[in-house]
Amino acid sequence: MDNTARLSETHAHSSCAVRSRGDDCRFCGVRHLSICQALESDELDLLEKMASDAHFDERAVLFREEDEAGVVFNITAGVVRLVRSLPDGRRQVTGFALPGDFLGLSLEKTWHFSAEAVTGIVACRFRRAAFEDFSEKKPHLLKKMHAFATHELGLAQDHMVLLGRLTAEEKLASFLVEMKRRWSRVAGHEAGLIRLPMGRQDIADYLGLTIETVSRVINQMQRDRRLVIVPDGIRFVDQTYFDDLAL
Amino acid sequence: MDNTARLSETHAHSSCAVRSRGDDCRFCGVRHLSICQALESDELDLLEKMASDAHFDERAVLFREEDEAGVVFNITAGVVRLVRSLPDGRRQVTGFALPGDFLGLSLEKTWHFSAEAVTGIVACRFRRAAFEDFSEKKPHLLKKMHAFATHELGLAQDHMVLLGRLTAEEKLASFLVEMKRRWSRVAGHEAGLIRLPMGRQDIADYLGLTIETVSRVINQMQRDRRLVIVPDGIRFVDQTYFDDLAL
DNA sequence: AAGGGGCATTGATACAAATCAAAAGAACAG
DNA sequence: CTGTTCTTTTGATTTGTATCAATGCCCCTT
Repeated sequence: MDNTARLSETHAHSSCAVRSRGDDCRFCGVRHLSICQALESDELDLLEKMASDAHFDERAVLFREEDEAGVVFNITAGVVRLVRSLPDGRRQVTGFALPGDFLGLSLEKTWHFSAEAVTGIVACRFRRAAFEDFSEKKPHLLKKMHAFATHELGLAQDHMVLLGRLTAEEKLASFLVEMKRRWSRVAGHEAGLIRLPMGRQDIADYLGLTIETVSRVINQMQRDRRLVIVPDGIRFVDQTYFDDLAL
Repeated sequence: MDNTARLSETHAHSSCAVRSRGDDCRFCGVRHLSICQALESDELDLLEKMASDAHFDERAVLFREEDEAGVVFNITAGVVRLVRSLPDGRRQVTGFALPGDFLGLSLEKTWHFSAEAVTGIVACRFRRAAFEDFSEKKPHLLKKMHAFATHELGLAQDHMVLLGRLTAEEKLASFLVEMKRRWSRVAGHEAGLIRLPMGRQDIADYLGLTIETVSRVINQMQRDRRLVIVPDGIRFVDQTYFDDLAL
């Protein structure tokens, strides 16, 4: 049984103020993926003293658009969807946060998007003000955060091209290639399997499509022997087809 | 005659290595809009010594996607379009840079988008390495750059919602409201006039539409007495209509 | 095993925006 | 002023994707 599935069975303890971290930053599975890679061993010790574990159940809301950002998160397990909503209910999923991803890079006082657990989540949680103070004393951490924010800006631009200029088929291919690339960096992933823990509606809202179109395109790809649909995801059969279509 | 029109008559001197700045940072018209707002008077003097003026003609290319980012720019006059292109010629305009906007916030070694002059441009130019060194010695400048990058990330997310979930009419309304808001911060703008120095194709590529749809929607808005088309831009007649439609 | 609720899939039809095509306007050079 | 070119506008038609409407399929609970 994989890690995320196991975690989704746990219960949320997000209101628990007591530190109860079983792990040590130095052995953290996502350290090499996260902003913590900027820190030396002694700095990690300091950071660890500021951290608390946060667990969220599937469908739990980590925070809402316009909420005050009292804390920031480093996701260690599970998948989070980042959502901007319109008053009439239309949604745009602006991204999926995977293990190693940081929520709160901007250090701004309010969130500008919502974050909802797609699977059970484990995250390293910090009080925003404390994290901000820490980052001001460690310029290389601030620089790393800036590099991460900047990298996200590049991804956001990629996504604009996808939303504005790609066909439904190209959008799906790009999404699947992106997910394959991102999972390949996560420890414990099964090579070849592209996990899709999010539902079809989330994928549709990420790609600016409807759920029906997502379903039709994926199933057509399966009929065309480009991929096979498996429990919890898909597998590429014709990698070249996807590489040629993707952004 | 407005400033930008005058500037578009000048010739590019971007290869000129000699500093020839007629102005003083302390009297810079875009200082309060730009990252320079983070700096004290003595720091501005230092920065000014690093700066050179860059002029670009209409249609000039400031830099291309994948080019090495040897320099960074602070736009002081004119409008620049930021473009990502697909191999088959499809384009997505990811943004328009107006006076006060900074190109190169990321401090990365290569550009990830092209920048093309929509009008004649005047910019403050810095060698990237020198600017980066300076920012490392002035943590409040780095923090300000991070705040600007973070703000752009928010705008990018807004744009994703626009591209993924708005109708053509809503896209145009959002674009026009955005332009009105942004021009209102630029010194010397005429209140009420929404300048649109970019062509219809640029607007289409910014909104994920075709030039025909942009033309049709704007002209329909004029027929419906929502706006009037004037030389070099438009004017709102029914502000409420736009506020209700815009993101 | 049976019932129920949430997703996902599939089919039929509608429609918003793209595409194709041409005319009308601006901008510019000689 | 006059021809040339480029951009914008307008019209006719097509089309990709959305919408509307069932149906199927898990997974969960009892």
